[in-house]
Amino acid sequence: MANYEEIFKKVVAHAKEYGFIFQSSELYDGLSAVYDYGPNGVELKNNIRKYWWKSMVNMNEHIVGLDSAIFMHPTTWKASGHVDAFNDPLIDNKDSKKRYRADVLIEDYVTKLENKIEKEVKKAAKRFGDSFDEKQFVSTNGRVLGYNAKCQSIRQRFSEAMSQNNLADIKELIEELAIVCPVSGTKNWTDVRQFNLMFKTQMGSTADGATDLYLRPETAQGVFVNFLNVQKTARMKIPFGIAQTGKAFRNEIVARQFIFRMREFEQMEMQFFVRPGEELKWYEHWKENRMQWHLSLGIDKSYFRFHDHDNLAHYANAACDIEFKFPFGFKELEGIHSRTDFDLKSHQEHSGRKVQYFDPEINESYVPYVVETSIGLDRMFLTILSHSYKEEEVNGENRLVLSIPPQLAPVKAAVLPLTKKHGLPQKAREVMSLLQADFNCQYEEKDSIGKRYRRQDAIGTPYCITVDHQSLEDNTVTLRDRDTMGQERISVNELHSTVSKKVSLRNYL
RNA sequence: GCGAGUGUAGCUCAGGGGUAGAGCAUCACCUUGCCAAGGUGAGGGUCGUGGGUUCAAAUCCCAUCACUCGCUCCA
Repeated sequence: MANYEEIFKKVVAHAKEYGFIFQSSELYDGLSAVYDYGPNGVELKNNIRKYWWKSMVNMNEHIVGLDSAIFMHPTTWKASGHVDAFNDPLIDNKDSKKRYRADVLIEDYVTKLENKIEKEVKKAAKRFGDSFDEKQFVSTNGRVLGYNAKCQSIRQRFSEAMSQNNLADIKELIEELAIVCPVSGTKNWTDVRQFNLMFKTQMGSTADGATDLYLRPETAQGVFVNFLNVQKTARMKIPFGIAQTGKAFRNEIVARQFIFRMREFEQMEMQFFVRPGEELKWYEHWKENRMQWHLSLGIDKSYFRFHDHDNLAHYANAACDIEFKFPFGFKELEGIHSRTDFDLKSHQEHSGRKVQYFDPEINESYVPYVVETSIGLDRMFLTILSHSYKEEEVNGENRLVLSIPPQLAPVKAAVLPLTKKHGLPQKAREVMSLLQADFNCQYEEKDSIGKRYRRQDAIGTPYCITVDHQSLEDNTVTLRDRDTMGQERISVNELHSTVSKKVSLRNYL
């Protein structure tokens, strides 16, 4: 196959052409980095979610589910660190096209000044030897005094500007200090802009009575604030987990690569609560467990790898990604984080209520530690879609097939009368009615049989069931396999159980 | 967000100041009947959007939106 970029483009085009994914609001020229799922897309997406949920919740008696609201009390996001940690003032250099955090540029500048002070002090210390008194020197030396005062005034001005949200003054400061871009060496700066990754909205219809709310940037916090509710009502004992799927929203500066990075996306997260000190054991357990889940979908393990985080986020003491080899390279698909007791403890502090678990085994109350698994449903969708897209040559013709794992395929079986005549459609409808309550089926009688097979291949339908003249005589049909294109003739009576063997989720759990 | 490129029918594209074309796809009918593209006919576009220049703009200019690539950010 050609280069990966070409293939990715084809996958994107294919997704639209066959009703998997449309750009949001396309009628109005589209909305950046927001996408809609079409008829086949929603089936596939639902199937992936269901597969995750069943294997995570239903097959695991120590994990229960939750569906918390997108809106949460604003303090939630103070407690989680989202409000403070993601409010960086950014500035671009127009020549190098590099982007910097304005606070970092200024801090670097101040640090340089401080280095100068240190140098002066060291030099003086060498010169005066034992008689050198640093305090005395610093308070009397004009140069050092000047540097010191400057550092202080810069810092003060910066923090004042930040607290007043005065971005123009921060730019002015950068210009006054004549800070240059480390790459281009120029002072050709854009304005300073604030990027907050959370979407803001208001609750309450009158302007003065409205409360500012955020759309949740992750589903996890809904689990944390419900920890005690769930633990008590479901009578869970540590270690146990709470799983949740749902939409999350991030105001990405640049969101691209199709559905890989969207502003509105869906997460499938599980928070596992453990005894303090046991978190790393469980972290390893879930690393392994999640990788196995991915491999259970039949994708070769060379497409996956772990990526351990070196720079840990503010809440974690161990973290890694499971990366998948997308057409545009290895990229994060799922994260496994040991979040310590950061979240529960923080909610305990901000709410003023105890968020603790009494462990009867050790007769102790404690704030549990958390190991989180967090996967993007849309990314999983893209994993399946891009990996299953295949161009094959059959009898000198191109065949486009989506080899989607059968249990995830949007359409499980297509029922096709060989011709539109001689009562074949009637018989086909009969066959259809035997299956459609349990499997998503399609009925098609238009176009030649070969063309219909190819159409089903293109949306990844595992089975095509063809009703021909013999069907009327002996109640048999042919069952065509998507991957081998081989056919076998089977009795209509066996159809349901045969199809079920291959496409039912239960056979893969 | 910055820079470059792109935007004409569902898709792939041609046209290049005088008021829109092809192939494929779609729909109807006929024909064939187990691995796509046989026949006949039909529908579908104010050429991304808004403004300007002009007697006249899809075509030239400006703005804007979206997409692609590079940079940047990413819990």
